[in-house]
Amino acid sequence: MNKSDIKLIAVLERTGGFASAQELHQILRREGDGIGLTTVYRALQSLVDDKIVDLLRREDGEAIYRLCGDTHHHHLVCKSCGDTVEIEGGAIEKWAKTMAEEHGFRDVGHTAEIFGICSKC
Amino acid sequence: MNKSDIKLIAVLERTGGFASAQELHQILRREGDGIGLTTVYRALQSLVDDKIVDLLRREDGEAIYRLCGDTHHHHLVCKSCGDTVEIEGGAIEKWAKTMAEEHGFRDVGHTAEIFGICSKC
DNA sequence: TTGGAAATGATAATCATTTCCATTTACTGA
DNA sequence: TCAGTAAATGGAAATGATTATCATTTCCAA
Repeated sequence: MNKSDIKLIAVLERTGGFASAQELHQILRREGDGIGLTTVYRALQSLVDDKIVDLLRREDGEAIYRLCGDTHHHHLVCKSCGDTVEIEGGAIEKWAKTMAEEHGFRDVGHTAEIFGICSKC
Repeated sequence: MNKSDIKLIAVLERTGGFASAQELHQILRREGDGIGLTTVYRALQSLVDDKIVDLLRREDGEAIYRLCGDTHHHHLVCKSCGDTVEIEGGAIEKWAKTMAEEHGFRDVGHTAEIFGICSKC
């Protein structure tokens, strides 16, 4: 955890929602921070590794980042406005575990996302 | 629906309906078809528009395509050797549907992958 | 202070995807 | 059948996000 990591966490907290690496870089630049794009990518990568931020994908495949609490959860994402709801996935945890055992896999993790159109859109 | 569209459907059927545009292009080329990359992208785009194929995303953001109407399934992927097992996800379907309804989302889809180390590795 | 490791950022490279445009192919009506 | 037109095609260049490279700077312990 170094200075850049902290700057990015601060911006993510301030903006609340999602942002891409490019956007985060622009925001910092606009605020007078001379941080380089490379450093932004590196910091985000390390924050993802440390499970401090979540990495999702926009519909066009661009990576977007978001601070997340430490409880394991999944996302319900609106395809139209990008609005996101964190949801519990107890059923998924069990399913993943069962399936993995059934096929002799160990050391398992999983990803699961639901996407649709939210009530506002 | 033109010739290219049909070629791509054929390849997707043959490969089990899960490949990126680049892979599909390579497969066709390898088989002696001189189809251009541009045409592959165009055909896939039109198949997606016509809801004949689904567009998903790999973890790195690359677009992957699969035939709709295939029985919907998920993947259990070995992180070490890349081996993949197709699995049923009845529990997931229900979970996704329930969660979406609960939050007023409509027109929902979902992705779910399990990854771990297989018994051989 | 100083030597080395970690961090930084500009630049160039990479890779999927799109755009452009000239050429070919398919299709129409006479 | 045939000219004329629209659609399809594919190579090359453009685009845009992300990653690799590498020289320089900052940190920090001895």
